[in-house]
Amino acid sequence: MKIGAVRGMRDILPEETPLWRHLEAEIRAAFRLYGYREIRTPLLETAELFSRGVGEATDVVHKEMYVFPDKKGLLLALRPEATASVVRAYLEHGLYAKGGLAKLYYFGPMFRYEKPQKGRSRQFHQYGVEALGSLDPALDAEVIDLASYLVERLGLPREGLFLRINSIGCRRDRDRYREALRDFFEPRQAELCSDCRRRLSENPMRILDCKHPTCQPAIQAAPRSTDSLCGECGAHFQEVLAQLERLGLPYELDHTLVRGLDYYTRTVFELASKDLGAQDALLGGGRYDELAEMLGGPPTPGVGFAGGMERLVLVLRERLELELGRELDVYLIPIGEAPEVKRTAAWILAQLRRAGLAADMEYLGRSLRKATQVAARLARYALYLGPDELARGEVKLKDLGTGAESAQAIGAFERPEMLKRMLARG
RNA sequence: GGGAGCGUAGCUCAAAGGCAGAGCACUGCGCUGUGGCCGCAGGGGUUGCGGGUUCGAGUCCCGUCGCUCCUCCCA
Repeated sequence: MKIGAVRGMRDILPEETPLWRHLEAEIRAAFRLYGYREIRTPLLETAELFSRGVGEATDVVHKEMYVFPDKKGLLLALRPEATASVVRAYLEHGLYAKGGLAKLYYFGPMFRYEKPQKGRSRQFHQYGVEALGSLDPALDAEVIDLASYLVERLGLPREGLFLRINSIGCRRDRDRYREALRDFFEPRQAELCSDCRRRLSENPMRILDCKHPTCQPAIQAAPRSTDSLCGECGAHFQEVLAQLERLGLPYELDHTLVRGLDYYTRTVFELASKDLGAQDALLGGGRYDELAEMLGGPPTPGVGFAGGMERLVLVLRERLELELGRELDVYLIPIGEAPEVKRTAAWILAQLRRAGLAADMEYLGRSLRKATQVAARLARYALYLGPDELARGEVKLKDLGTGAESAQAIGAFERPEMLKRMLARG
């Protein structure tokens, strides 16, 4: 093979697209039930949107983002995530001026320049929701309930799933918390790995994310973000948790959950699966009450989540052996090379399709036996047309389920309703 | 960014320095114009790519590209 796909970019082959379509349909249906409407934003944005929104210092932006200048030298980026884009669109089109809550969902490819591995490629696909315009903790709970309903609806077994949740507070809380972490880890630098010693000055909250065993004792003993919450943020978090309990959604408080995007405030959560490898997060999200301002808009609170399609496919592929069914109604097999036969066959095909029947024809000149085998795999009916049939003005219709054959007048193909009745009878 | 393993037919994999193979899939035939079972036959390959060692390299060495997994980070 001369030219292959770009590293980290995968083809989704016809074998797998039915599963993708199924998942997308279920996800859309769930989003609709919760009152979300679809938004589609460009794959390409100015790089600044993400460096300001997601954060210049985050891995996603400064290490993993595809950035390049366009022909005028403007720095563009392939979106590494969608929340910043959605908020940008919300501000740009003045959706806040329309009043009320904007509940939006999206679907589509995202790009991050990383080492591809299980459950992670450079182009990957996310689905997600964003609820913009309300501070109500009930909305945090609703978004989490939606995530939970979604995985239920998709048939993921509850045992393999766990919901982690935490609150990192508002900006002032986070500033205070960062100081508390610095004060705590500063004298314990010797207990930290080299990465974490660097994080100590750059972004001490990321130390909590570290999986390095040597860091664990210090991390366990570290102050918790929930202890730095102001009164409002503390009350908000308590109400979110109370709502989750009322909804019957089990969760585990994870004080080390801080997430890698700068825009998060207050509630952060993750739904993870034990069936995935190192990349176990199925979906993740939280609140981002300051993002709109960071992008130059009016203060607009928001909460949402994003999930990875590839990871859903990984977890569901075996479990969801879809009854694909045969995708064709009719497979037409012309017999011999006579031009008049082939022309009539082509005409019949066209009529079938216009009558709304999925139909295809044997184009490879395979033996009748082989062609019939292929027909049986693809279609419910086989249609045979050879010189004999043509001379009689007929075709042979074979029900590939029962094996029953009957002769049908070619003229019948001029009337779609006749066709449908013919095939419905079987 | 760091680490480990692997690249041979469309797919899954053999060949432990000496003739590139099997199963599945594909095509034809047994069954002259009709599927599911069975049998027979056939087509398929620059062994990822480039260099090196050797009488001889799929096999050993170096490089490169790619894949997989871990770490990291995240969806």
